[in-house]
Amino acid sequence: MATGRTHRPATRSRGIPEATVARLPLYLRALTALSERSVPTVSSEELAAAAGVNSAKLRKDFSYLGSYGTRGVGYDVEYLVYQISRELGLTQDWPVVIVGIGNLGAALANYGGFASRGFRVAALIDADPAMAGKPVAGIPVQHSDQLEKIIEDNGVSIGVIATPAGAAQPVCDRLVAAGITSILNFAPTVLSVPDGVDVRKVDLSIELQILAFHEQRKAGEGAAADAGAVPLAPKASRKGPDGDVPAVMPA
Amino acid sequence: MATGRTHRPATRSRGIPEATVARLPLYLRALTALSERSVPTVSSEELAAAAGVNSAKLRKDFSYLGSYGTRGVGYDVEYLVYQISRELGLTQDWPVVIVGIGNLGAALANYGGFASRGFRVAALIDADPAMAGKPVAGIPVQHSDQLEKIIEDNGVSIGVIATPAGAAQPVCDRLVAAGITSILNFAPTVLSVPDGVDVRKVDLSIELQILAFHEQRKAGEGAAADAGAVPLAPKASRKGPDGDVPAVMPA
DNA sequence: ATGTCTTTGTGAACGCGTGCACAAAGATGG
DNA sequence: CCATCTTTGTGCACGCGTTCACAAAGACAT
Repeated sequence: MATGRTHRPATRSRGIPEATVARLPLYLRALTALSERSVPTVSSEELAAAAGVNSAKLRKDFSYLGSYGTRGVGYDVEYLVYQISRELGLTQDWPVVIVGIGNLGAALANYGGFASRGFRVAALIDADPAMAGKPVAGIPVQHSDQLEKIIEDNGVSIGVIATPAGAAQPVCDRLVAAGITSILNFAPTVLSVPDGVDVRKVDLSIELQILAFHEQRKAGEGAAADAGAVPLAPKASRKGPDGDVPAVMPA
Repeated sequence: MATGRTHRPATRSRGIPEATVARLPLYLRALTALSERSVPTVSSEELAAAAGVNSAKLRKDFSYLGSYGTRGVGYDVEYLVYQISRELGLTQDWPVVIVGIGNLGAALANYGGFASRGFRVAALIDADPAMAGKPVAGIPVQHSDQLEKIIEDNGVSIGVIATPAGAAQPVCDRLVAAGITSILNFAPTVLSVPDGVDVRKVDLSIELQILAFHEQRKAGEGAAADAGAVPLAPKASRKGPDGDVPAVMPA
């Protein structure tokens, strides 16, 4: 997947491992699809296939939530949907602000996956005065002057940053100061936040780079000889460290 | 972070752990910033801070690539940029197609982070005939009829799927059949692909759900009593499994 | 009621990733 | 040339996550 874990060092919250929490939305999505097809029960094997994971892993994940299955039968779909939703906190209403209404911000505002999961876009915020008042996804964009007021008035605790990299940290600081305690960051920067604030990041180009790495390997090491200009090595003579191209090392 | 690992069971490619590969783009970004400020060398401590990781982890990561540092001094910025770029395969040109030019697809097409890393948007593809010919980010959208031809003519091996969930698997199948071997999937679906094809997924709503989970915990378990309608438990009487709300279990 | 069959829930083993802590390496100054 | 000081590279131990494999539990048929 594209996103990575972030700063929290695998803290297991009330006994539920981080890795499990990260998979719960996956199960929930698969279960919702089954629910819409009015499937009453599902076995761990079937559900695991639908979610793209191992069935043993799925059973262990569910075991952290409690004993919600029936042996010999499987899991009750509706019941499980409710339990996971509750565990994830999706039975609550989560107002969210999106800061930075460029192409990505607009795409996020229009994204249907939020509303269907209890997330409500409370406000769109942008630093460009020309954007102010212009409706995006049916919601008028507000100027960033209003940021603190918007967050306090709506009791927002989750913020989405979709600004350019340079603006991200200042925006982040203001969000945190205004009371935001969870941030989803799309800007390609490392955000520094005080303890108690969660940050998750999504970096589109990082994902592509990881794919490129594997793609390069699949293409075979043989064809890797591009004779382009090569920066000089620092100083000392370098021995090619296993698999390096000798020409890269000008001594 | 937002993305997750995907199907590949932590295969370590030529001795470089997956976890390390996932961090290389992070280091590269930090190094590029230093390079632009003409910083000649950097210590593991400084670079680790800039990348938001532990310095021991960074040194261990680099040790998988080779011995590229100088003790007592640190790492040569330019040299390291080149080595990591080469390791990630970014010294090559990677043509990429984006399928599904909605809000998100358009945002991706406009995203600057791709071009600056050796990725070239070779084509934009959409199923809507009305989109055909319309330029997005300076590139004319082509109809999906042309998909196979585009991929073959341009030697594309990386595809980005930004379609609605329902269209994702058929598109994926066509991409794979046409020769694509790496896919970045933004559609909220599990894609099934043959062996040898890498899939990474980015799911925006999953990230928010994970944040909501932690947010709920931060808010304290005390206030968790929402007395909404609760689906019935399957059949048998259920004992509340440690921390559950008794009222949820109607026997 | 009893037996069979399916499927869950979990104990245990294994492997990967992380972080500590230190020895080796080299730069720098006298 | 030697001493000192900084910073790398890594051996080691620990903990989390994954997977296997199986006993326990319940449904269902007879």
